[in-house]
Amino acid sequence: MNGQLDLLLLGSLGAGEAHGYALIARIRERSGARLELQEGSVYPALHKLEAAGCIASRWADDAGGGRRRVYALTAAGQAELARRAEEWKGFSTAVRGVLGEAS
Amino acid sequence: MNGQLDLLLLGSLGAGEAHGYALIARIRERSGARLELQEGSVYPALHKLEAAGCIASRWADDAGGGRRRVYALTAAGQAELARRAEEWKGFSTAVRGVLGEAS
DNA sequence: TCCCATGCCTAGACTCTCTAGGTATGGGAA
DNA sequence: TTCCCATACCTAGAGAGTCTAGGCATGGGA
Repeated sequence: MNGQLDLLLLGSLGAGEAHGYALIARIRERSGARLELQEGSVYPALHKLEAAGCIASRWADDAGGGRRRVYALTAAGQAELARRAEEWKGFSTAVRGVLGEAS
Repeated sequence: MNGQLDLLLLGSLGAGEAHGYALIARIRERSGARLELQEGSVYPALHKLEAAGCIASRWADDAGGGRRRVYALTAAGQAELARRAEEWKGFSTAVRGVLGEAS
């Protein structure tokens, strides 16, 4: 996902806590079905973000007897989200500049 | 450069032919100094784009006795540029959507 | 009974970019 | 005069990041 996977996950969690599978659906919906993340990309990324202290998880029971791992942004994660969102804004502005405003 | 290196090079060449070293400067300027490409990234990418038929090169003599390899967009390259620019637009729109319009 | 959706996970492969080096010329500084 | 820097090109190897392809488990519908 072009190096913006962390930003997408953090930004998605900014709208409220969620478990991995739900995050994939949330990103699909909010992107207008343009971003279709794979589980094999999302779960390792979530583990990495948790190890970095950006998100925290707790286990929750599913109605059907299954288990879910629900993630939420930490304070550090909120700061990281703001930082990355700013970085993204700068980058996309720069790309528009190189492409000649037309975008 | 987050998977957009080809787009940046093609878009840059859209403004007129140039050699590698000049492309780096052009991208730096047009991005407001936000994008600082490395030679080690640019030259292999140019070779790849040429092998793919997106750009064509010719050797030119420098005033100082040096040699320059000047690249120009081919017709296929122009089409590829349009395709990738569209793709980029869709992607950045999608990211904005996930981040919640605020961007 | 079997398959599919939900839900989590990992190993390995793959792609892309960067680091760090190499070559060569000419001009300005020490 | 010597050395360094800017220009200009190049490559091998490492590293980061993501995807492919698999595995495991549950419950409901065909």
